[in-house]
Amino acid sequence: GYYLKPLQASLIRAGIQPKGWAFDAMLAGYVLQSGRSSYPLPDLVQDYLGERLPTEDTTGESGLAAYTCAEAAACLRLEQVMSQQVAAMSCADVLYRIEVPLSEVLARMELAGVAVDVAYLHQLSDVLEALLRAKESEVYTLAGEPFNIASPKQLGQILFEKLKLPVGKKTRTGAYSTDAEVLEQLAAEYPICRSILEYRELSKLKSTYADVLPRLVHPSTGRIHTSFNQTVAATGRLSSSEPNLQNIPIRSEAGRQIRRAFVAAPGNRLLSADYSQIELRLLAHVSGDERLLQAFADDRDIHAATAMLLFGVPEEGVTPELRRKAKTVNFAVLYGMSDYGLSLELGMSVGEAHAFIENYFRQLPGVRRYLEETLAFARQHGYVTTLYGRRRYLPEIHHANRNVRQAAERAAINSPLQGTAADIIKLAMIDLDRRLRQEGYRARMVLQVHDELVLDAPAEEVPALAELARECMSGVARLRVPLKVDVEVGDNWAEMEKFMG
DNA sequence: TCGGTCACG
DNA sequence: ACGTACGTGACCGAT
Ligand SMILES: [Mg+2]
Repeated sequence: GYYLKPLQASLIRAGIQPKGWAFDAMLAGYVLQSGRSSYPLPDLVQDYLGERLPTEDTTGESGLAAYTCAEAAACLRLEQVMSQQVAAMSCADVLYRIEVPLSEVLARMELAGVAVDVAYLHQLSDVLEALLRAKESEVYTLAGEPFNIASPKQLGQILFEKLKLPVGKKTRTGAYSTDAEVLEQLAAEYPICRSILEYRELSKLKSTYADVLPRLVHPSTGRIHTSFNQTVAATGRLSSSEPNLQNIPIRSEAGRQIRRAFVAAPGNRLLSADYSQIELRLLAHVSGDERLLQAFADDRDIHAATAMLLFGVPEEGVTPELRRKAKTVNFAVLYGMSDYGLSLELGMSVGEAHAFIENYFRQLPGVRRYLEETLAFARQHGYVTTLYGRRRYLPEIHHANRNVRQAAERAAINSPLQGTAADIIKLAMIDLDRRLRQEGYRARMVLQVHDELVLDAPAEEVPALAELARECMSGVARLRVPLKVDVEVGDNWAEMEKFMG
């Protein structure tokens, strides 16, 4: 078929459980070319069969029937051609063991939805409204006139022309940048910038979450049903939309108040199971770097261990500041960051940042070797792969423009790690979903946030479920490092306690 | 529809 | 001399 997930949702609602699914042309299109922006059936028919799907004429019953039959016939022929190509690029496992079975799991998760406390969000919205009005007056007073704070254009004129604040950076189009980084720089000297930052934080929370989520509660289920998009992210990750439930705030205290609105069903609890440092563990696995492998074998705090290596200090010499620097360097490696990028991030000279990176590679030579081999592979073949063979094409790896080319190089380094992590959690979801059904749990998987699964579970199932989730998530891949999974339980998604086991 | 901004992993 | 870390989605203002 093509885009089976809605059909799977209908069948689940009707209580019909097919044994399995053979083929989905949309998912095959994604596995063959994950960089496309979309996979309309007429495009697939044109590109893989060299044929034209008849133009959609669904006027009247006969038109609809004719077009639907043409679609069905096209899917059957697409399966022949596309499955050959998928096999030829060694992606059969990715399509048939990951994407096709995952589709039905996602359908179940979307149908299950997640409960939110609507009354609480309405209260929160009112509080945010009051705080915003106060913050707004503060800004107007400091500016000497009212204006639209939400307009970066007006804000730039007020700050950099009327008040003559020093211009930090310009945007790509040459306008004054007023982003958080610029305002943070100025905030110590100019209180209006602090006020604007606070206004922005509250405004974001209100307009994107507090005011929107209540409207998306489905009238018949009383829950929010996101869409998990399976063919959007070029790396193999899922995305979530309408609403996006993969970017619910957590980092700031005010943000966590939004997250508190996500609750368990009555009598239930929320269980969250997330992979600990999965991308760095994968880096250890694929690079084979001895010290990185050992650090994870010993279940060390990886950022602290990196700090000890980088700065040559004993464990008790790792200050929070050194750990923070080491953490930034670890991220820098995962993202293929340059010494220039690292210098900006750590507020040091390019030379110092360069020395940091050199020292990192001297201590972890396997990592340097892996990164260089990955880049060489990308240049030779024009693509990179995950541990399971998922491919991402990077044609811009040979681009004449250096910025464009270097962006492709960073993607070449990051995609195998981000993509393998995506493969692993997808496999875990398929396994966990099967176990939940086979073993008669009433718990439902409700959310996936890249390295985290959230389940809504009867309180009495929690102890067994915690073990099951751990087992499925850590056992799905046998690597040279353990895949550590942290489990937390709570009545809402913000206030969770570690589950021991 | 685009640019700027900001929420998440 | 140059240089915006990887991957997403949503909101607002301006056009
Ligand atoms: Mg984690």
